[in-house]
Amino acid sequence: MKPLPVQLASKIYAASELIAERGLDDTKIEDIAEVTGIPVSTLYYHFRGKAEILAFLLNDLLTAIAAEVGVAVESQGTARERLTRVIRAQLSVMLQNPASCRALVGDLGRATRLPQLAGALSAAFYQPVEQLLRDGADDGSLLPSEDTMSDAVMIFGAVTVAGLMEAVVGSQRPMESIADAVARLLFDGLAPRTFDETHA
Amino acid sequence: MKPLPVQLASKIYAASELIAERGLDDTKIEDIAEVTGIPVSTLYYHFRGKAEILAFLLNDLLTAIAAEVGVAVESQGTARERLTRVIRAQLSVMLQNPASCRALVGDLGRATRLPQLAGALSAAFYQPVEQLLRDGADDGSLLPSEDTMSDAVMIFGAVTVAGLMEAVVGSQRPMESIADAVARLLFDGLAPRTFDETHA
DNA sequence: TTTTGTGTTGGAATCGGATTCCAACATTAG
DNA sequence: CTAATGTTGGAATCCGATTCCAACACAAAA
Repeated sequence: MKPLPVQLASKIYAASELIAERGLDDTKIEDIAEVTGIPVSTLYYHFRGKAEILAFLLNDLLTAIAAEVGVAVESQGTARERLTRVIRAQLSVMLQNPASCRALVGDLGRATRLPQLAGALSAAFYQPVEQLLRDGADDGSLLPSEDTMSDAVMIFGAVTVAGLMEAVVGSQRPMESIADAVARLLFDGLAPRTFDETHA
Repeated sequence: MKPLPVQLASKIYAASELIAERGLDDTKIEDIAEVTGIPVSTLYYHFRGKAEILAFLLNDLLTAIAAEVGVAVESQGTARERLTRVIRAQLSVMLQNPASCRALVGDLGRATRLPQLAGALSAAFYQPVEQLLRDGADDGSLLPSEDTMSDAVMIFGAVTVAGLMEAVVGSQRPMESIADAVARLLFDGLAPRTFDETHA
């Protein structure tokens, strides 16, 4: 897939709104042509079909998230601090692209079935978090994880679903507020901080 | 939608495997007819179309989860203990129906766009957890939540994604193991239990 | 500036699959 | 034994995705 001419790239994003709303199936190519202002023929000149249009949009979103998250991971501070930034980064991009996020989740099946996207998904989310969990065990800012993969997945789930809900309901709640709620749950947990309570 | 004759109901489940694998679009009605052994005409006699078949399967899954979760919520013990049982219940049903779970997530968009399912989704997950969070604040077994809705959503995300990953990779990891990992993260959090560490 | 390659575009032609229709037949409740 | 309901095969339709094609715009190269 050659790089899409910028002129078109800028227009194509309008499609994510449509796809997020109705899902890819119920979105006709002609509908996409209409909202984006790109004629059907031109769309087919650049994309193999509907699925590839969605893939383009999602890949773009995931790349953006991966980039922001990457910065957070590489930043200074304890693993815990960096993980906090990662959460903020992810939520930030999600809130800036609510339509793409909804489209992504709505057609998650298709997304994960495209090998290219499955990789991007993993790189954008799990891997960085997994790394931070290991770092945290080293620098003492996080509890050692018994299964970093498993924990990373759960963290991903919590953050993503939290961000998604905001994207769906379209709340104007600021990213910081959501990030704080997520961080509180993930770092401090739900249990009161009494002495024994641990798993005997 | 009249109650599906049991004879068909038992057969139709075979479709979830197919849908989970390919997604609804790439699954032809004829494919469904083939794997289930139910002729196309008969399928159309009972369902409006493909989407309604998926809806039936998902509704069924969600009902099963809601039922199990319901038992856990109503059980004896502190809110924390009951929440633990809720997590186990959800994971248990998910692991017993991996195909349906994958289908659900793969076509989550469609699922949430069907009002009936959106309600079932909410009843099966958020609501019970939200209630437990409130109970936990009362009986002291859980920290008071600043936003039960938000916390419930995150918990849902962590549990679901954890269960989903197992369903996707088809691991044979026992439910208890997964549930313990989830519970550890959610109750104890990631942060070490030093004195100050809280959010200053 | 003529040539050539690449991007644009409208519209016709195809194709595949979903859904609808219909008629014959089976089963079951009354 | 009927009537109502469930089953089923196969034809007929419909719709939208994708493919094809030809005309045209534009820019770099000769």
